[in-house]
Amino acid sequence: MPATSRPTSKDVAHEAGVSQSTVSLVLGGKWSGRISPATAASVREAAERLGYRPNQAARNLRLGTTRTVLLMVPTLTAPFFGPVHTGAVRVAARHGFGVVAYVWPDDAAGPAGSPFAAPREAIDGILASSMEVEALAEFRGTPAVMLDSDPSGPVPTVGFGVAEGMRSIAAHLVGLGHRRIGHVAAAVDQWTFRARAEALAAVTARAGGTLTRAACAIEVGAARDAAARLLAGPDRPTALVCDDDLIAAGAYKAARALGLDVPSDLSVTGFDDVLLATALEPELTTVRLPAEELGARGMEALLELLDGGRPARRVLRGRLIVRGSTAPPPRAEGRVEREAGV
Amino acid sequence: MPATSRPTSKDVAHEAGVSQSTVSLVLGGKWSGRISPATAASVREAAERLGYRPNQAARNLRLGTTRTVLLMVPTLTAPFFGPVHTGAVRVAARHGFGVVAYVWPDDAAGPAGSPFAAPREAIDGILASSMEVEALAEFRGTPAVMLDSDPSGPVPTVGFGVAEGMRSIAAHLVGLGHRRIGHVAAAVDQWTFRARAEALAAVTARAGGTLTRAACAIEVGAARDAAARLLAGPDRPTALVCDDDLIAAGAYKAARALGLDVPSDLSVTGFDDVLLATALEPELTTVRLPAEELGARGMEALLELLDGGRPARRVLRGRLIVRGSTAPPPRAEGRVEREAGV
DNA sequence: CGGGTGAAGTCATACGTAGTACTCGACGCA
DNA sequence: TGCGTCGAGTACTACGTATGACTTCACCCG
Repeated sequence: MPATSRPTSKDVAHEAGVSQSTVSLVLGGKWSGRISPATAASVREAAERLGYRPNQAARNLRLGTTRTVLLMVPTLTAPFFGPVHTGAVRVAARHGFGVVAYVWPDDAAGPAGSPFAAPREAIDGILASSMEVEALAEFRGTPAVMLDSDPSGPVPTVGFGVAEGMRSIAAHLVGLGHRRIGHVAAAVDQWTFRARAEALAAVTARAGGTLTRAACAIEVGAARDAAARLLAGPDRPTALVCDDDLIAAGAYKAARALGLDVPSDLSVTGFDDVLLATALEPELTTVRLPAEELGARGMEALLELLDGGRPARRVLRGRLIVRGSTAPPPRAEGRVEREAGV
Repeated sequence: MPATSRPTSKDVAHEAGVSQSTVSLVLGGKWSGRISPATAASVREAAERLGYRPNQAARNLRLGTTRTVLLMVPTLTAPFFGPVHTGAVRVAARHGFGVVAYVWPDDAAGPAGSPFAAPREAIDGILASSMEVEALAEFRGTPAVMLDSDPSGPVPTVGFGVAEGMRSIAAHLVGLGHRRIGHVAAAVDQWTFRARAEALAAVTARAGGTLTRAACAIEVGAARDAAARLLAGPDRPTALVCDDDLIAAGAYKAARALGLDVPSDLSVTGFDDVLLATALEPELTTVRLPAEELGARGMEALLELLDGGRPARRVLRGRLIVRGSTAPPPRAEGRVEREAGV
């Protein structure tokens, strides 16, 4: 129970000497031609004087809306989703919406029955990041927008051009002369990773290269082991393409354990360009995904949807950021110049 | 507007052939001795059949409560606060509370007037992480708990033993033989950093060592520059104590730029033990702060407060994690053994 | 002078729930 | 038989807002 009981519209009405209806009309902005400017001004002044704030619960009940959106993310511990949340909150707040973040629990296949029981009663819409559409099953009927997910599904999406991003990485490596490429893939069955894998395979094949692959959890230790497996094989890759910056950090460790220098012995690339990418040594060549903008655009799309509109699909482009972790392969026969853009 | 209008308690009443009051009493659990078990069962069954969920807005209005808590964090982009959020959400959900995260905007001194306008109307309480008590000024009257903040203030706190953590780091370095210590400090005027600085100074002084200090934003580039300043001085420190793992990453960069090896030429320590700590090479000696538990305990305290209780102060202990970034100083005269605990 | 018109407000109600005050009938006891 | 009591359930209201239906009054025009 809130300590001080706040003034209501009735109090404001009394203070201004009008009826509660008038207060509601004035403060709701619906008074053109119904309330005289003078009265409106005095109501506003009274509200100001009393520090009146409308009671949200009452509005929600009356309007049948909650002005609250659920943001579903797999985790907030990994570095990628914080900015997504921030972007979403920023846009939502501008429209008077709150954001409740729902974090996928580690130990459950879905939200049902978990200690995270999503507050499904009190939300108007859902913004679901990096998950499959099945995750929304129990919310059927609630307007939703998915982020970085399969755009061919039944739910509107806002995504990254991940395939394009991966192609730019692959082209960069091929351009440096790499032909034996290892893919340290995230062992997560999501559209975004499937798309990356396909794009990498396509470019590698077109360049006449060979591609080997090992999958791992998105976690440094697991990534190190997966990378080590690839590097231990017969035709050792000269470049490791990682699905994620975190995975790249694991690849660095594997390389170091084998005495391989990055980038002169082994090129490594990441994906996302999270904070980690510049903390590593050498700094990581990666694709920058504008995570905060993803959250912002996604929220915009959702708000359009809640407004009854049909949001246009948005695709945000990733951008290749070339740093110090890529170089021509040892004894390279390919071209050597470094490209700075996509 | 939600697509399908959901069943209300009135619908359930009709379905079960009783009155709405009865439904409310049964589902509210307040029916002992008022409603017969048989009727109660049939109400429950009807509710189940219709998939009834109480309307939150109506409950909130009726009960004068929102079952929503505001979590204020400086950022969700930095790696530390994601887990705090997760822990808070986990506990809140267990008690039927939702959590709205409010992220301090970059460009404003406080929440007022920012695009992040906090939904101050619709919350029962506040959990504020790592900020000064003044930040709560405009929420005066709302129950609040502060995390990792000055415990001598007027607001209940749940915190870390940061001083103790810093002492364990300092003792570790002193034990290895270090006497010239540099402190790469966060240029943030918060209790938690002031406490760290004091603890470090105390231990260093007691050991007869010298302490130099440079402050920087919590950001890799700025940290690198600050560390470089310390390392360029006359009596170069043999160890850099960083206020934060992120800052330690910057220290690594400064060392590498000077051709100094970590740890044989220079020991480096961090604070927090975020994911980054094990991604770095060598892995970082740091103090592990249980961030998720901080969020969880903080939320517990807040819920106690909302219940009318007076939450006991909780202090979570940090733990020294010795990894590969610390070693005896070059030409060490000190003891050499490595300690594994606090 | 009567009726129409438009401006300026007010009345009354509904949203869905929780819970207090009430009703109703059956039963026990004197 | 009459009264108190208890068990089982219902009627009704309040929470604070938004808004469609209504009132009131001044003014204008024929």
